[in-house]
Amino acid sequence: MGRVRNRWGEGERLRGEILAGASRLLSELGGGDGLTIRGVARAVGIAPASIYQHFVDREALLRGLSEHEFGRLREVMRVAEEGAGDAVGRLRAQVHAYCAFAVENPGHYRLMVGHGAVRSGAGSAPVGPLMDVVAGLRVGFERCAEEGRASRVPAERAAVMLFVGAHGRVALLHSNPGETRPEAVGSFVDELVDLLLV
Amino acid sequence: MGRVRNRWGEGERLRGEILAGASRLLSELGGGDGLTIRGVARAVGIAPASIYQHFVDREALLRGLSEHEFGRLREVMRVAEEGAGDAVGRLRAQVHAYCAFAVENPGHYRLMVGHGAVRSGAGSAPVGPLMDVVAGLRVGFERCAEEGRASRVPAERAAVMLFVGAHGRVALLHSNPGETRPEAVGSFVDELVDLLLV
DNA sequence: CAAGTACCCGAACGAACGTTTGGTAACTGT
DNA sequence: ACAGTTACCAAACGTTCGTTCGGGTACTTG
Repeated sequence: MGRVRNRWGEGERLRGEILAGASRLLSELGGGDGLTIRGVARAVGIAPASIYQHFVDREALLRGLSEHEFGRLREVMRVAEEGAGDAVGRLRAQVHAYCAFAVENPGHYRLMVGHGAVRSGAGSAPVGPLMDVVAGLRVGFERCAEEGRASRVPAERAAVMLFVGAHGRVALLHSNPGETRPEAVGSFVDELVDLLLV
Repeated sequence: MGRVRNRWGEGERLRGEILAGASRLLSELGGGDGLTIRGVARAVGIAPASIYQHFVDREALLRGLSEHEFGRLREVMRVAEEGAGDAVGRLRAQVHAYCAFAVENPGHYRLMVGHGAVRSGAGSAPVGPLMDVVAGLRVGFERCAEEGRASRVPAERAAVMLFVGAHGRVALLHSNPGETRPEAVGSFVDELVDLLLV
């Protein structure tokens, strides 16, 4: 092993390398199911046992990885939205960024949606990272309404429909690679936005 | 084992029992990933080796099971459609039957959509069992148009949108059980139909 | 320089898996 | 009765997995 050992306060650095290695593996594998402790250890170049210094078990690694990637997704969507012009453009930018992330990172996406992305919150209302995405879309629809382009259904429902549509389209592409060109996802969500806005 | 051996011409009977056992297992497991040769053998009450008389390997078993279940889905959708009245009712009945099947059979559904349900056909047009479902929905929209309730987008696109929406909603319910009540799927697709029809 | 400690690993355990091999028992046609 | 065929299985092989245990190595501190 050409690996250099971390210094005293830098034990946390291996944690980052483990997450990065797992992330790399996730790009090659289809999803979290194929992600093994031993595989991650091989990818990072460490012993399987070393992973247990930073994650108590496989589930904890998957949870940590999911949270890590949700951070990336939020950032990508935020940047995309800021770069757009009017309200409709910002809404489109949000959902396009979401789809692009999902299309380019099938393994990450599958892990994220399948791993506690939506929990049952207070009053049985769903909460979680994915619901934050829906909330962002709802704000987008509300801004559109203020600029004169109302949605055919209440903003909340429009946001859910757009999100569910995007998720469904992406999921179909992932489970049937080669079914269509990835760009078809973008035009699908564009159609959906057109349908939702009056 | 109290298992009685099949008679001469009845070797094919075990094939059916294997598929039935695998189907039962699929209801308990989340999807095809957890379906093992040994597990199926245990469920049916036979030796693992006996499965290889009817399926050359694990992949073949999964393929056979997927085809078997697509037959069931088609039948359920056909019956539901026949029992409905006007064109809109028949369209709704189709998609409701689809969702009900998916909600009640999470394991089967995941296996079906993830296992060659859409293949690249001639001219890069997607074909496969799932596309048959879309075709059925398109006919439904066309019938609605003939009865005076046209869709806001061409029937082909409306069918795709409805299908993708239903798939997305079901997939979300499956990856996050307890997120909402299963009945929410039905009302979601109803909303979607209302949005699509003028 | 000695003690302490943060960091990491080699080796092993037990369990599960897909698949192959070499059968045995039951039944049928002659 | 006997050969041939069908239907099924016990046992094993080799692999991979998650996880644990008992250290060892190199750095910091006193």
